[in-house]
Amino acid sequence: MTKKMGADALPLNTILAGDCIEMMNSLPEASVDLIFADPPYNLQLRGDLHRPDNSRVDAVDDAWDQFASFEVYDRFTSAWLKAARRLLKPNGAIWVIGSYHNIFRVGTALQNEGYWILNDVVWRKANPMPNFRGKRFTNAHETMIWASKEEGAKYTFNYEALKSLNEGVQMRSDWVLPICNGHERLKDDSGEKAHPTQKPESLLHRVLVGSTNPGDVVLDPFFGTGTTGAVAKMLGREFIGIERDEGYRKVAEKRIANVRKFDRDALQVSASKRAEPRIPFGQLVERGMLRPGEQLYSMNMRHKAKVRADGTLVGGDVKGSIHQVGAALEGAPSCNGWTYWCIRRDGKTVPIDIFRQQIRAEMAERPI
Amino acid sequence: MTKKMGADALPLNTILAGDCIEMMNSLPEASVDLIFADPPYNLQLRGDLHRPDNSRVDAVDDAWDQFASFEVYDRFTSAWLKAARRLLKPNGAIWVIGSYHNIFRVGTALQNEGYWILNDVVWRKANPMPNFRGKRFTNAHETMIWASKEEGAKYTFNYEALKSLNEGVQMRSDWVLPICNGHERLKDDSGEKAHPTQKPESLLHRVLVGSTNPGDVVLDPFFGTGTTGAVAKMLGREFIGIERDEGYRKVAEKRIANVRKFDRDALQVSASKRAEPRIPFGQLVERGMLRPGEQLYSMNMRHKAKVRADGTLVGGDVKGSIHQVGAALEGAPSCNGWTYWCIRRDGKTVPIDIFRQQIRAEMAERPI
DNA sequence: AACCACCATGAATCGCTGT
DNA sequence: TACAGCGATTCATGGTGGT
Repeated sequence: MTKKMGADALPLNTILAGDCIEMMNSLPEASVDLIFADPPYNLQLRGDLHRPDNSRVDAVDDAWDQFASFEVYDRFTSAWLKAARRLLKPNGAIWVIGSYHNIFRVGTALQNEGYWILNDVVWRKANPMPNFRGKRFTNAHETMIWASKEEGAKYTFNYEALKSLNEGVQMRSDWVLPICNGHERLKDDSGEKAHPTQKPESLLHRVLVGSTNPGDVVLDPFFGTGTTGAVAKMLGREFIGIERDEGYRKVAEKRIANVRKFDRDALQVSASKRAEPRIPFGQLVERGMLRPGEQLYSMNMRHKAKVRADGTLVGGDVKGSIHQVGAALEGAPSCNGWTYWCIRRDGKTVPIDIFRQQIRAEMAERPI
Repeated sequence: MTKKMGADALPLNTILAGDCIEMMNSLPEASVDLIFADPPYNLQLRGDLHRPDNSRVDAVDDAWDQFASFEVYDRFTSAWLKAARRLLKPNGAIWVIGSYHNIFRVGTALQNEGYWILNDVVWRKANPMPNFRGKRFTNAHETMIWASKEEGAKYTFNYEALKSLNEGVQMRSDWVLPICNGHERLKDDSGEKAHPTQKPESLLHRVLVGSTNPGDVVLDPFFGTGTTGAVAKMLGREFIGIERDEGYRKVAEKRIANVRKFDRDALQVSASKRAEPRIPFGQLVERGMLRPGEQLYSMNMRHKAKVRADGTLVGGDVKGSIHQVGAALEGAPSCNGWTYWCIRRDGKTVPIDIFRQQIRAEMAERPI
């Protein structure tokens, strides 16, 4: 790892050991092009959580995620954001990632410190952890805030590169990417995950391609196991990491040493598989294409069923999905409800599948 | 529109004219089940925005949407959230929708006022307006925050209904729904859109099916053209709207008058098993479905236990309920004995839960 | 080699009711 | 109000080990 330290020179491609606020304040002002920050989320978890198979969820219970109150968290957030802003060049920018536990505090602090929000970007996880108790929505996304140093500042935005990454369509504010697992997930010597919240390289790839140029200096004040540094090196950007945990630093050093610049595989990971879009029948009801209470008729006209507000059917004394009710009424092991159930429109009998085709056609015009 | 006003009675299915904070404070406390709020966005657009072909984009530039500073906006936000919280029943909940311009302030204020965030939900727009200048990401989503009145409060969550709406997979925190246009988009007399930020009915359908029950009272303090009221009426919920703009109120009145409520049985929604009547295991023994001394086998066939006359089990040297013995033998923190224990019938292995289902079916025919 | 069954796991603010 | 007992609850992915 190169270490250039001189009067006003930056410690490029180095991981600095220590508290991020102190370390940032020791660096020269207006010297960094981009900051990517993944601060503690302040999760406030209570007891243990078990999966339905009784295995225990390995939660984030590390000391670095514990704060006494919102007030303490807010002070911490404002302090590191202030130090970060001092480091940014006038046309620099910042990305911060978080979840609903902390991201509203972070966004407020960003605005209060004078940053100018450019977009919030949603990372839609292709494979999130489910909600095991069925008490809330699956927590399937995290939020990133992208902001410039101040209102009116110029900032780097590689519009065409992002468009290319997105199959020729303008990049949107929601990114579907898988979470970090498999071989990319770093393990410690005992085979356990080295860091509880390692971010996928595909995410950083899109951030750095979109908002930096080759040779730019990228700083990450919560470096962890160094995803930002690894991707920066691949893409020919300079990085500075700050991390106070020695274990994480060691893993990151080793990881980054093994990275080759311009690794083409990185481009491959960034695109998540796009499956044939699945249209839930319930969406026809939500979108008003079918009305709750409306009659459906079986293709052979032998059976009827009524649509309910939650997208299930009632036919005779059978309740369930369009497929379940069709199968039950026909005494068949399975049934494709989309082609089995029909509606009457203008005296004609039409399968409900026409609505699904309509939605798919809309989606094809403007892909996911 | 019905108007029932009395001592402590609620003005159900009415649009109240006036300032939302004053009007909320005039209503009785702890009287509302759900609040849905779409507050002004504080967009701070500088000058007009033009498409590449120079046609003007009709941005949100109404006077009510301008705020002098974040401080003023924060005061306003805290004030209406406080008034709203007073109105909520102890087990009530709130939804607030916004974009990056205001949602971070709103989320922070929610937490500061004592609400407890349950999820943030991203409305992923299927057909957003592109970013014409190519200087940022297409702003393709809005954020909703769902919160209960305080930590530990119960709240309504129709898990099974939402799962049905989503083709049998639990509902995630990212919802893909189209924006409101076409016939659903209300026009004023001159053919212009009646409201700049009319929300789609599909969005409210999912919110109300998921977090209210029929007959619940839903309040919308920024009623606009009344999407909340229209969908509440369809779904057999009661609404209260507050709107200070007379033009919006008139459009909303007319709109809601034309809405038909769905059939009562169409509003029945897939129920959770938690709502089913509780059957003591001992009843199976009393009714002779299982005989004292009969052998039960664990689902994985690794353990056996014997039924006793009082409805407890003996397995190895463990005695207790079907759940306790199952948990002890598996070394698990808990166990559902109904699905864990099986009997042999005609060479097949069947969970004892079939007996419970049988009893429940009898009870449905002849309710107690 | 190809395929399949099985298992492990991921930033999680994850009960309710009767005594 | 604290405590104990009942019993409800998961999706996508990737690795491993066997046929």
